[in-house]
Parts: sequence; structure tokens; C-alpha cells
Amino acid sequence: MSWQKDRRGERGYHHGNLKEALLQAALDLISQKGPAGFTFADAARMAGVSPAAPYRHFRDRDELLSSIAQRGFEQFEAMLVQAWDDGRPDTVTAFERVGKAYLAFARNEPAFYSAMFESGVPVDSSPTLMAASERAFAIIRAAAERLAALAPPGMPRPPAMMMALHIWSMSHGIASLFGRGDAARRKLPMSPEELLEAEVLIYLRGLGFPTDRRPSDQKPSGPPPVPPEGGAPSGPWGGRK
Amino acid sequence: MSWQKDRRGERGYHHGNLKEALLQAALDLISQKGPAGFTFADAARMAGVSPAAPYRHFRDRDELLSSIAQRGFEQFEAMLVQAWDDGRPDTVTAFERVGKAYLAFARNEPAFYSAMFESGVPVDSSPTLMAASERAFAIIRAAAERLAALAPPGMPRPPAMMMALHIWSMSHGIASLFGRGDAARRKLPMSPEELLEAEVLIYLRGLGFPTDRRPSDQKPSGPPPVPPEGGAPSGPWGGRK
DNA sequence: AGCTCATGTTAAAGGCTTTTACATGAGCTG
DNA sequence: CAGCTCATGTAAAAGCCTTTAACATGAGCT
Repeated sequence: MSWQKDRRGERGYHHGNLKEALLQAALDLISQKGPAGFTFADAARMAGVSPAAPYRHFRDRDELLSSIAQRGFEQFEAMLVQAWDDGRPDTVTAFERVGKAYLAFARNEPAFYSAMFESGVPVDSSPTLMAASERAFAIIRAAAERLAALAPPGMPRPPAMMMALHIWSMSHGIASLFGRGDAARRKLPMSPEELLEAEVLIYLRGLGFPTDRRPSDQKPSGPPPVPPEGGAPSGPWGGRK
Repeated sequence: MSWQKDRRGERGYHHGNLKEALLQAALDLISQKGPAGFTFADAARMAGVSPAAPYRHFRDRDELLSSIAQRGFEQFEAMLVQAWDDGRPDTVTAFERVGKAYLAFARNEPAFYSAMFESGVPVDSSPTLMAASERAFAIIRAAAERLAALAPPGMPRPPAMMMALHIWSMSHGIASLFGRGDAARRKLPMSPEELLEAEVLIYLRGLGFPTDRRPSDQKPSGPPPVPPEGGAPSGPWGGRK
């Protein structure tokens, strides 16, 4: 256990921690030049080893990319868990926090996000990658489950899986099209976050959920399934002035 | 005007139609090996010219990719126009047809779709690309405009631009996550088309649109802003049996 | 001390990209 | 038709990447 070299940069023949160093270097490179611009040789150079060294740790460039995607899904899952916070303080609030977390992840971790969704690495390229992806989605799914249970009585209960897929696709669509800050690709009349929040609110209202902003959990007894008629309800898009 | 060489493969020093041939070759390659696997040299080879020849028609590999993306947006626009069909036979039906067209395009033209959205080519890399992209979106936007005009009275009218962005992100999210058939990446309990249709219906209901499947256009006089209360409305997800 | 195996290095083959200098021939001009 | 000219191809070469094979080092064990 002495490979840490007392934190001094010098190393001998062996790097001691190359795999980690390569992953980190690749992450840096991807965030700078996109997943396409990243090069195996570059990562090796950045880690201070020869171009052939990485092959001791990854079968090829794709496997490195796949590892990064996997790690991305793991961090993604952790972030979603934190955002969901088991539905506190109330289900709807937590649910929307999850959507925002999705956007935040895309914005704050563009390298991971690219590797996960835009690098051309197929999710099923490795079982562990697939598993990591599924664990992340399971969080959204669990949140949808809880939300579905709150569906107003008297209406057919929406399938939680479907809701989860809908929320996922909304978040993913907005994140992919408008998400990353560094290259604000298209002009928007509102922020991605606002756009997503409005979309989710409208969607939930379409399922019959009450959407006046208040923690009205605990008692799914009798909130009106729709906003009061006639009286202009403060819409999800902030009631155009 | 004699470069067609009477359809016989033989050609002299000049190809006669290289630019087109390269675009076509690139398209084929991308649909086979993804936008990352496509190679400038490969395209040249497939067109039967030397590796340097393409540089007479494209500044570099990225410009070729960008050209393909642009062409993709043009075909995309044409397809959306056709799907929208100026809102016939009724606005809601046509609107949903637009969403399905989005998915169909992603599935039937994976090469174009990749080039447009997943190749790393920034939309603003060329003004004409940006313009093509905006023309395509304008169709969705126009459809949303018409739909917004049908919003039931007594409710705040949703901004058409916002609706358009929502629909776009839904379609794009589903297409990106579950869209391409060749590598059915994730398992779904329903088809992408059904998933999108349900999502759009719920969304529209959330905006107060009547969503019983019937061409109830023409007279936006007095359809109830919400489905009849209590009586289980046949939900957009087919009412679980 | 000596073995052994994981981890690096060097060298080399094979591709791709891109540039530069040169070749060809299609269309125009007189 | 001769001849010019310029768009369009080719050839060659530099530089970088990927990947493999053969060899080197040294860390941990016996």
C-alpha cells in the first residue's frame, strides 16, 4: 500500500493509479472537446504514460467510454436519490425536484451526460452499464409510483411506469435540446428549468392532479381534480401579463 | 451537361457528381456504423475517388456532416409539413400526426437523425444549418399556434411557443431514448408511438383541451374544459384492464 | 534471494486527415 | 480548331491515432 508516493508527482516505472487517472483525464477531455474529440492517446499523455499503457486497463477506447458512462449513471442515480429525498417534504415538490436534478446534471456534468447519452455507446454494450442505467431509472420509476398513488380517486389511476417514462422523456428531451450551457444551441423564451416545470405541471394536471403550489399531501381525500372553473387559475406558465 | 456518362460506371478523370455521391455515401455509412464510425476516407473510397478528392467539395469532415444535418432538417421539415397537412382533418388529429411523424423520421432515417442531433455538430455551426433547423421547428410552432387558438375559453390561453417547445421536447425525448429500431436500446411496456400519443393527450388535457377522440374542430364554442367528472373517462393509456 | 505477474515502455503496422504540388480535361474565346 | 483557364482529381507526404507484440521493471510473496 505505498503507491501513493506521498503525494509527490514523481513516479517510477509504475503509475500506481493509472485507471483512475485515465478516467479522470478522459472526463476532462470530453468536457472540453466533446465525446468525439476525446482521444485515447490524449488521455494517456495527460496521465503521463505511453500511448500503449491504457490497454492494460481498458480493452479499447470504447470500453473506457463505457466505463465513464457507467460511472455517470451511478452519479446520476445518487443525484436523483438525493433530489427525490424519499418524497419529502411532499410528493409533488420532490417530484419536480427530480426533474430539475435531471437538467442540473446535464448542465453540470456535460461530460458524463455526453458519455451516457450521446457518445454512441449502446446501453447494452455491457451488463453493468445496463444495470447502472436501470438503477438510475428506477429512482424516477419509484417516484412516479408514489405520485401515481396520489392520483385523485374517481379517475383511472395512471400506470406508474408510463408516468415515469413520460417524465424521463420530457426531462431528456429538454436537456438534450436546450440543456447544456456551454453551447447554448437554441434561443428560448424561458429557461430550460421553467420550461420543464411548466411541462410537468401541465402533464400532472392532465392526469387530474391538483397543481396549485402547496404541500397538500398526506390527505388525498378530496382536492378538486381540476382547477376551479372560470376563475383564471394561475397557470403553470405564470399567467401571461 | 454530359457528365451522366449514360449511366455507365466508367468515368474519366472527373467524377462529374462527386458532391452528391459523397453525401450519399456518407449517409449510407452513418446508417451502418453511426456518425462516429463514419470516415471521410471511407466515403471517398465508396465514391471511387482518392482520399483527397472530397476536400474539393467540403472543407473537412465536419462540413460534410453539417451538410447532411442540413439536408436532414430539410427533409424533416417536408415530412412535418406533410404530416401537419395544414391541420386537416382537424387540428388535434393533425397535431398528433406531427408527433408520430417525428418518431417515424427518427426510425426511418436514423442516419439523418444522428447527423442532426447526435453527431456533435452544433446547430449554429453554419447559418444555413441553423435556418434549416428553424424552418423545421416553425412547422411545429405553427401547429401549436393553431392548437392554442382552440384552447377552451375561460382558461388562460397557453403561449403557443411554449406548447411547441413542449411537444418538441416530448417527441425528441422519446425518439432519442427509445426511438431507433435497429438497436432497441431499452425495453418498453408500449411502443414509442403509443407512449408519445398518451403523453401528448395527457398534456393537452392538462391545458384544458377536450381529448375524447373525435374531430370536434370548427366549433370551439362550448366543449367542457375537462372530462366529465366521476365518470371514468377512457384515459389516454387505454384504461388498464 | 529469487520468482512471477501486473503494469509500463518501445517499436512497428496500418489507417485517417489534411496539405501541397501536380495532372486532366471541360468549357469558353477568338 | 487552337489554346487558355479553372474546377476537379491524383499523388505524395507529414502527423496523429489505434492497436498489437515483444520486452522491461519492480512489487509482493515465498
